Amino acid sequence: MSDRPPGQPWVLHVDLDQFIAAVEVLRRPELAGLPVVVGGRGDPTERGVVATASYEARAFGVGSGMPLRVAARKCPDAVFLPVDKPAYDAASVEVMDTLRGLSWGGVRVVLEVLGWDEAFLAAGPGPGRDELGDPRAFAATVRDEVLAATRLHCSVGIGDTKPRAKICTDFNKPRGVSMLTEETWFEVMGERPTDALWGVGRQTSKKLAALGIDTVAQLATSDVRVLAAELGPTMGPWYHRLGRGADASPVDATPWVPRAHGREETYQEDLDDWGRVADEVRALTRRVLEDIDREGRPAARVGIKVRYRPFITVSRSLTLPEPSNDPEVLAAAAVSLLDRVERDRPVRLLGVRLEMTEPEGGY
DNA sequence: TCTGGGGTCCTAGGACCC
DNA sequence: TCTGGGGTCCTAGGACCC
Repeated sequence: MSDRPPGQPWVLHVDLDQFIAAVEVLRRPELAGLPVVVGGRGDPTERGVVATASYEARAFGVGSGMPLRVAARKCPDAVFLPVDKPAYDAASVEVMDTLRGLSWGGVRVVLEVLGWDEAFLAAGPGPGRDELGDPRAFAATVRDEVLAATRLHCSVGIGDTKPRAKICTDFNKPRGVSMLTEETWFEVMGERPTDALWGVGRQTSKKLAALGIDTVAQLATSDVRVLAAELGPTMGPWYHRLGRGADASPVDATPWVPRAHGREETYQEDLDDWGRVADEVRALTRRVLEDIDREGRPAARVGIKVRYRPFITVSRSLTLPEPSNDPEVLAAAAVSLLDRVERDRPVRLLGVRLEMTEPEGGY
């Protein structure tokens, strides 16, 4: 298998700098230069976590995923704001439209959106390395165009594969351009811990360490059969390739088709009334149904998630006898799953998930 | 630290069938 | 009776990402 995407000499990874906080500062210029923390409902005494912190807040040790209460302790003077999804959706569309409109080597770029604030970008089919010139020059153009169109700053990673481009974006944040290729991979990444890789988290790095694999270079030179046996037939070989930064998958502009939608809620106070729990599950189901109705496909499977105090999470799911978008059928199915969980502890979170039928023609 | 909410994909075991 | 061998579907849970 090839190490690089065929026909795409360069892969760029574009990542907006502190995106959510930046969007908030744009519409509230008086917040510029202040520590800003966006998360939950914006009340740091509530249950919730930090979605994004501005660089000023990060200087106090506040980071994504941190409980809001902890963030408030570390940075009591920060401005706390609620998450405003529609605002970020709109800003994201502006950014992605700007990127999609760019040309490189005389042809329109290919854009693969990864989330609100990230995308891979490659030259469209045709031009080779020579026609594309120095990718750093194009990366600077990307940065300038995004700033001009949206007033948002971004960083760009340049690689010859997606993982290489993705990893190096962080090397020069904010407002930076970095490059990482097959030639420089081991020099830059070889001695780093395995969890520096995109796709290797804490659990996997722990499993790898138990196999005597601590660094990226050790992962790259490990025995792929051992990885397959210990980590699975698909994941094992994939981690092995990741150790080299290899990935032949091309940047792909095919629009994303969602497989499922879900809604979940952490309650400010734990629930111990199971009549109330059933009511909440019904309400969540109605909200998810609105989401999948927008997709125009019925639900084929229904799942619930229950998180008990202190933090024990279970899930239950079932396949419907036939796909449905009937609110009564789906609510009854979701509530029926509650019969399969213990009722002996208070509940801090409930979630409902609807998996849709495959679209005609597949994904 | 006392741990959100939205997702995706993989794995493993059991059921069931031929 | 020390005991097939696949294949596929269903389910629960794990891991990861933004």
